[in-house]
Amino acid sequence: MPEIAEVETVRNTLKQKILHKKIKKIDIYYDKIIESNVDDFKKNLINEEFIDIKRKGKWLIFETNKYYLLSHLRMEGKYFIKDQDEEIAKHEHIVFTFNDDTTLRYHDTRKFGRMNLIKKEEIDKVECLTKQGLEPLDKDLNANYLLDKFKNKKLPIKTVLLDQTIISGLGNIYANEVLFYAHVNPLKEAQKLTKEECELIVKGSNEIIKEAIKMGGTTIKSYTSSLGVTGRFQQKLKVHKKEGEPCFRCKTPIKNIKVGGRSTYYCPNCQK
DNA sequence: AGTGCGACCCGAACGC
DNA sequence: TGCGTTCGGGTCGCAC
Repeated sequence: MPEIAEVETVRNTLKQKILHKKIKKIDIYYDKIIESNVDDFKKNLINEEFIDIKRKGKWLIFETNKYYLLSHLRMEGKYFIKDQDEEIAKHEHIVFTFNDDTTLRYHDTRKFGRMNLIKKEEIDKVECLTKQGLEPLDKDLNANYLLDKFKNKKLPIKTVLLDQTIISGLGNIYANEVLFYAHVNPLKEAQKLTKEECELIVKGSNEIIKEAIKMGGTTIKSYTSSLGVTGRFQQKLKVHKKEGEPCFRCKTPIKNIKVGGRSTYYCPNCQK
């Protein structure tokens, strides 16, 4: 489940592997990953090269001279670098072949990921990017920003933290961890959070994401011919998937409930 | 407008 | 052992 830290790690890793190589072929084995026109996708990217990889929230942005290729990994999307002659593995849906006979392969067991090819001049009009809120590490993310965004929101804070238009890049795991850090009950109405709680949410998301990016950076699995990226921040988790285990702080058993249909873990004693 | 929920997927975990 | 069923996870789109 790639969240912002893993997307950042993928970005950094791929940048060292695929920039400035001419794309000579694109094979697409599952069309629905690509939201824009599939024929145009191939036609427009062939003979181009990726000149940079950027990121906004959980979106990866591959830059060419004329286009941006937007890629969202959703839950299980991964990229691998392999030689051209290696067999296509199960769940490899999109394969870019470069002129040096290496390939960039998009692998996604659940087929939930999405790609979108847009002309560069359209970048300011693409809603999936323009609607993103501030990132956890953005210095403009502060308690007043959150108080304003939480105003009139009757939804549980846990649900609101997953809203990418408020904080961009927090997923289910981090939302659980941030609320534990901030001592906030996941069911509390967002509009009822105090300034102090918002400050803790800012501090918590900042520290947790920073740590996760650091972990992501140390857990890249490299192979001679392929490269996958997985995060190991699970070692640092305090509540996520810890149902029944004693709370890190007070030893009370961690609870698991559904909030807005999403599994939510918290300490009933620390997060009243 | 804000909110709630099913759909999209498929492997793992579970029940029998 | 081998079936069938349930669940999860991010985001979108539709219904209310």
